[in-house]
Amino acid sequence: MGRSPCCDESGLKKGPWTPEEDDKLIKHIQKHGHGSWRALPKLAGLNRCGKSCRLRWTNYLRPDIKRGKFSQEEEQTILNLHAILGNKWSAIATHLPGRTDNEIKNFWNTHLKKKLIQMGFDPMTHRPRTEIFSSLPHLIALANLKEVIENPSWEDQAIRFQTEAVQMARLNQYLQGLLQPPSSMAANFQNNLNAINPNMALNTPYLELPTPLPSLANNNTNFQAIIDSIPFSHMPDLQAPCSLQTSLNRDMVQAGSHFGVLNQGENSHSSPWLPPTISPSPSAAAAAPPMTETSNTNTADACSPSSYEGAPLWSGLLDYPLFHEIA
DNA sequence: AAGGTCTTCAACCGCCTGTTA
DNA sequence: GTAACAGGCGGTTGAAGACCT
Repeated sequence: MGRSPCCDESGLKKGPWTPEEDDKLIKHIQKHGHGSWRALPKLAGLNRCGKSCRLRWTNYLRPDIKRGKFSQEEEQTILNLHAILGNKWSAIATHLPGRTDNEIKNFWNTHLKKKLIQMGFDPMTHRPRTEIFSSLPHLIALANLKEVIENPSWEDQAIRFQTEAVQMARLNQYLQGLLQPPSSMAANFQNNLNAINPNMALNTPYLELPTPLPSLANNNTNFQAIIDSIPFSHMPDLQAPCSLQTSLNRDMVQAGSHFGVLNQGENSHSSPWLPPTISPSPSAAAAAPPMTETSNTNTADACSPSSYEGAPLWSGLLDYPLFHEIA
């Protein structure tokens, strides 16, 4: 129990590995295997602790390690698995051949987490961070208050402040609308999914909007610019039934029609909206394990509205072959 | 060109779990 | 049941390079 004493030993080298050390470690493992990591450094002639050797080997020197940029497919896989598994990097790594848990963890922390935050999603829950939007007017108000205090012509500032507060309140509502379309649209989406594949049944985590949102069509809202500014919205591989792009596109269409920006004058609920890329990708379908009665039952259970309540907005896992395995 | 800031990622730290005696 | 050990994991750090002013 407790910590392994191997790293407490003094006199052992720490820090970056030299090519000579790498060479010694590789040659030793190729010849003898790693055996006991604790005993390895002595046998290999390295002045390192066993833990350091194991880490160097598993994270860097192992011959089957895939290096270089993560593909969009890998990125999506990480997102899907993280939504289910959380920070279980080693578990996620087992589904990405050639990638180490450390690499995935770094990629998450430096890229994916930021992307999610930028999009207004909580990187831990994968759900919208609505508290940001609700606090926006407050933050703006504070910033304006500072300006008012510092500026002698405070009457002008007060007028400007009032105008901007109204604008921010509208923006706040608008953003809420993007993330929380009326449940009737989600229901339509659900029905479309059911028609294609009942096993894909899910219950999206959207909340019911209390009242219809006011139109911003007269405020020169550049809707396409907003879409373009959202990370991932351009990604071609995010084309799963419940993928983020689908969710975002649906939100955009819904919010657009809701605000009179798109489908102006139409009853947005009159024709069911169908995402353009609703079918599972052929590769995912081909890779999916055959549905046995047991797995089918399990999958259906896992996707039933009651058990899927509160699922991450991504929900892209439904098209991911391994989802069946996990579920 | 120089200094400051930001980003990336290899490596470390400390805790946890499984195994063995 | 307990202690010691070994391996594994996730969080964090810090050096180095990239980028910005």
